[in-house]
Amino acid sequence: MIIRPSPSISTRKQPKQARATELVAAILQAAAQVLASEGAQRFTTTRVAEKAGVSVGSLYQYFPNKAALLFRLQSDEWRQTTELLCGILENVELSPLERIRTLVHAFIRSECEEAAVRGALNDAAPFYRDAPEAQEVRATANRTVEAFMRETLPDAPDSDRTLAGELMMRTLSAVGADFSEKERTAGEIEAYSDALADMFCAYLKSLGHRG
Amino acid sequence: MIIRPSPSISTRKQPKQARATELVAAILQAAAQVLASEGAQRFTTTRVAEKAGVSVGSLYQYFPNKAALLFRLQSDEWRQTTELLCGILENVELSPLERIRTLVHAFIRSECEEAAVRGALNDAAPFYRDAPEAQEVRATANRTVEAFMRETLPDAPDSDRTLAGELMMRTLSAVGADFSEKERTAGEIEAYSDALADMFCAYLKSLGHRG
DNA sequence: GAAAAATACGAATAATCCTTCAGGTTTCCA
DNA sequence: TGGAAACCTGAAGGATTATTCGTATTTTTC
Repeated sequence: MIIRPSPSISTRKQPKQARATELVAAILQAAAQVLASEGAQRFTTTRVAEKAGVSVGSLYQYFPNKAALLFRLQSDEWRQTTELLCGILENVELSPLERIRTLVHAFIRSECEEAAVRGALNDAAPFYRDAPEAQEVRATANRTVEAFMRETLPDAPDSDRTLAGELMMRTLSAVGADFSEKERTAGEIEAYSDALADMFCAYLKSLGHRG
Repeated sequence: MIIRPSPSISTRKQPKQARATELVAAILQAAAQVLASEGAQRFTTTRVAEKAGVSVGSLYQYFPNKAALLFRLQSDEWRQTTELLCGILENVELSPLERIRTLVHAFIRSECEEAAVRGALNDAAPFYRDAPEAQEVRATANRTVEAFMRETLPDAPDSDRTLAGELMMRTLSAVGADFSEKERTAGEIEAYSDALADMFCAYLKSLGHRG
């Protein structure tokens, strides 16, 4: 039951035939389904394989262990979310404060839409946490946020900007995860996103943004 | 391994002899230690009993299952934190904004001090989550926050106030948990708390507080 | 001080679960 | 077409764990 720290969590073997690629895709899809419907507690390699219509052995041919499978799911989620957020932050057609508001709404909505998977993935965090492969995605996001903050607060000291950016990102992520734990109506989501965006905007203005 | 939803999570039997009371105390202390040193993953009734110097059977005499033990730990933490925060919010010698700042600092510091237990408790959340007994403590905190918000924003509509209060509490709790996941220096804690307090203060001012 | 009540003990039970591996099947390529 | 490489299978091994319950010990009561 205990998952020993694997040498690396990355995929053991790359699929070289079409059928293997499909198999990996089937496994990932099944894994997300199992996670969403059964929860982290009952997320089992056997169950995933069964749902994917393959044998456990096949699963272990492409994922060295359960942690790797979970990490892959989380990693994909991160990549997706990061792309979404970076796209919004870099949209020069909107003012910085408008971008922040758009970003908050988009993030919270997406978080609530996939609440089941993300919540379970969160519960399963102890399994794959500390995977060194996680840094890369975060780094990309951080660069984009830094750039945005430089544009938004050109006169503030570097350290303030970095801290503020980090604080807002952490707040967004943590509050999003917490908020989406319960089922939410569209109205609740809107109201909450607006309030959070209001908070961020007020903060940015207080830090020197003239908007 | 699966924990079926127990009829109630509350303590099965109240200790009626002095030795039993001590035993329960020893178990709770050992449980916190095991949680902090071994993590949620290796938090086991057997291990707790061993560390407490009692037998598993004795543990099960006072806690119907593992979830109850975890819930008790979480519950105690909540009560403690709630008292801390309510005390600060009700301190009329400080201005509302000063109270907010004090509160953020106190909370983040306390969160970082007990990061090991709280982090593990968080990891173990799937076990005891949705315990109906959790509502009570939250209710108390909510009332205090509402009162504070009425004092701070006397002119704002009720719905705005409630939403803002909820947002800030959720932010504090979620960001605190996330921030304390890594080891932090005193300087980092100070800087982060200040930034978070700045954000809350800017938000409150934007909502109509004249300070 | 003896019976009763309360406690304490801990080996045994009954599940799960992760992972491996020996052997069969499919695909590729020369 | 035939052999090699890639792929798939799924039963079984090896571990761990939550919880129970028959028995032993301590405390209380009368």
